[in-house]
Amino acid sequence: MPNIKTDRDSIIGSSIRLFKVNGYYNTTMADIGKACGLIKGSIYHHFSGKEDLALECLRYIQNLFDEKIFSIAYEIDVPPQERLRLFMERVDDYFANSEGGCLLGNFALEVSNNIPSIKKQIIEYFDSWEAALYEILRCIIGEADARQYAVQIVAGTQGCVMLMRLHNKPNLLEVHRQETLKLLFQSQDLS
Amino acid sequence: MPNIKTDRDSIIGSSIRLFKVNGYYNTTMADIGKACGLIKGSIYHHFSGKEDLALECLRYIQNLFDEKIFSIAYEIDVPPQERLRLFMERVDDYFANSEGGCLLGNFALEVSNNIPSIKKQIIEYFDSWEAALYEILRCIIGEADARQYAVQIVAGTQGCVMLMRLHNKPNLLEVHRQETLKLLFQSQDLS
DNA sequence: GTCTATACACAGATAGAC
DNA sequence: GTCTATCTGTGTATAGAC
Repeated sequence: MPNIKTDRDSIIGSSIRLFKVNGYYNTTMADIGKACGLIKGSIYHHFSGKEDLALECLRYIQNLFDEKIFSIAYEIDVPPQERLRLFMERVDDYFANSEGGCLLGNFALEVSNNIPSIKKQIIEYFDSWEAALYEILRCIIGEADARQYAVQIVAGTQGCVMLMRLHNKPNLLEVHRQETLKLLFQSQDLS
Repeated sequence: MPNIKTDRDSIIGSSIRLFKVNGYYNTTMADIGKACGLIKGSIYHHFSGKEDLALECLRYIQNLFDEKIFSIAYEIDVPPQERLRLFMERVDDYFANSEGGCLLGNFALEVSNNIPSIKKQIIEYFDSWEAALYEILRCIIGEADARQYAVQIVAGTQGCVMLMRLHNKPNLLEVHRQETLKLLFQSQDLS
């Protein structure tokens, strides 16, 4: 099913890396072209413009998370604790190997205020993330608290990714995951 | 001591707002000029360039936090629980009224990779924040865990600020604060 | 200290040959 | 589908009059 890398996909791949590391406005079409062996003008044959290209990058990552991570939350035959553990582990694995952190998080702060189409896409991504966590958490701590905890976990993850990038402490996410799991599992024992 | 607003300070004030809302690269010298009633060229009489201006903005905020918030951590005659409560309350108050979120956090993701002087300034800010929290936490949960918890609190705060800005949920930070305090105070009861 | 004017570089995007 | 060439707008920054 995963077909051979089309040129379109390789442009997206290069763009994701550059956007993550250097930001949206500080990445030029010439930079992207160079990174995938093209001249900047040629990119417009595949994408209608920079904004369109950025949107495709966001969609690419969103699909990746939907398929590989968020889907875990809905495997109802797996016990919720195991789902949560696996879910957070997969998230951490992704960001541990992601130079430049989280593209969606970066763009949320850099451009979501000025480009509505991008903001919409980013909101969708975080909503999917929170909805998936909610689906797991409601089985563990009940529907009343699940929504709030879901957002807090997402926030904690994004904050860790930010600080991991700034300092060079690659274990922040792991600490966050362990603390979160410990807290949630013991809270269940008490109920 | 706080003298009358010099022109320099009013430029910094306008710049902070624009940088927070629109980002570094997407804010032009002309934008800044317009916001404070100047033509773009005139700004160069006060600052040597855009990077210099941005650095002064960061320093301004860092001083604000040092004096108004981080200092709370070192008031050793106040019990640590009270210090922590006040500290986090002040942080939340600041971000609740801060359009565009946290300038330092925004710049951490947008430009810290490309402008070393800015990166250095941002690292200093987060280090001061973590050090202040550490100073409080070591009295509550001991030195062994205090360092890790300090970073996690900063991360959670930054993540909440990011999501508050994206969605329109202004209470995320308050939830984060309440949960953090609850967790830390009950953990002390058990020890 | 602020203005007008401008230099200079480079951004995003398009046209058309191959 | 990629290239060369170019258009057009705009960015940071500077020079010099007032």
